Amino acid sequence: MTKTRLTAAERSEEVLQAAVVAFGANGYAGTKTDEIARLAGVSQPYVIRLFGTKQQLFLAAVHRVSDRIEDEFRRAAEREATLASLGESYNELIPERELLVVLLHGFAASADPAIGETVRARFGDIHKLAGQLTGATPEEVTQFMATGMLLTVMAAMQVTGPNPVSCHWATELLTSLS
Amino acid sequence: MTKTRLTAAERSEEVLQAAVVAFGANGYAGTKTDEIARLAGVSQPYVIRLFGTKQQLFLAAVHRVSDRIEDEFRRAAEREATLASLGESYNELIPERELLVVLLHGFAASADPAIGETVRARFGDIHKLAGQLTGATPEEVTQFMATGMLLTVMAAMQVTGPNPVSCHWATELLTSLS
DNA sequence: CCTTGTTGTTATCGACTGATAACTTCGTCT
DNA sequence: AGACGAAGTTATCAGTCGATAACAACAAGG
Repeated sequence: MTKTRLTAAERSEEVLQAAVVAFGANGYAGTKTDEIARLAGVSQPYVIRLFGTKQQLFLAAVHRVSDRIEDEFRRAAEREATLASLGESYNELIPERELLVVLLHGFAASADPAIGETVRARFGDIHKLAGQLTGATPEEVTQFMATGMLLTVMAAMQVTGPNPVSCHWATELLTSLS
Repeated sequence: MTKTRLTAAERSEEVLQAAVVAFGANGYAGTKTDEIARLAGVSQPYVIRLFGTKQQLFLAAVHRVSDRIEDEFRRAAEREATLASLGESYNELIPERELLVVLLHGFAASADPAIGETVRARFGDIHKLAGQLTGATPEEVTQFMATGMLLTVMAAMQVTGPNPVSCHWATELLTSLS
């Protein structure tokens, strides 16, 4: 239990982590700021004061997971600069289901102009980065992104990650990917 | 303008079509039943009475688009029983952006048990159907589903379909798919 | 023509939810 | 010590939103 006071920056970090979990579970519109507050162990109004608005907090969560994915890709490329290597690193991200699913929720919430603009930009960044790090052909990178989207959708449906819902087609898909 | 009275079944059909559009634009939690009502030209309480609950209406929308996709696949397979043929039919579905995006919103809303169960079942059906219609290998079908998810996510981000947001990476992805 | 069942509406509730304001508590520096 | 700034809370509002209930209008059969 965190009893001590933290600086605004430190507390914002805790709130942001809670936001990633909560938004990952229930999406932008489906998540209440109060849920995030309880997860972070602070009051709901304080969450708002730290981030200004629910939307800005969501955008911060999108940036956080995008950064995280890009970092993981860079790390993987240092070991071996191939799409297969990046793919492995993506697989290792799956256990933290909420992480990837936050991005999916961002895609889904693209009707909101600010969110749409942000997720289009970050998706483009990731796509570009995958190409730059590996030097793969556009076709290969596209295939890579497609597989990533399939895995992300499966994570959202809870057939991968921790406590997966057992599903006959899911195991078939996963085996044919490896 | 529909002035005449319709049977409950006919009106339900109109409401359901409106629901597909509205849910496709803003997702489950993000769509208000009143929006759907206005789109369908009826009052909000009537929408509720026709479908019982917002959730049931959403589930009906998910079933509707899944049926539509499966029909399109079957029709495509009658012409030519290959994944490429099904892929073309999927591409023809993209102009009706909301159609595919409703499914994505269903995946995203899988935290709701009823919705999760439904979309897992329908996704599994589509996957199985693609395999049965074409006789392709599991690996090929998986690749096909992955590409479908990429296209669906791009539709959600509004870089495909009508009035696409112009986006450098989107054109690159699309050209490398064809 | 009038009764009856179905279609559809208006009125309204009750719970929720993001955001604001005002207040309080803690740490730190002099 | 005490005062000042930053951290965090409680109280509360104003607007929403799904759902219920009660009523109204229309069509068809007798």
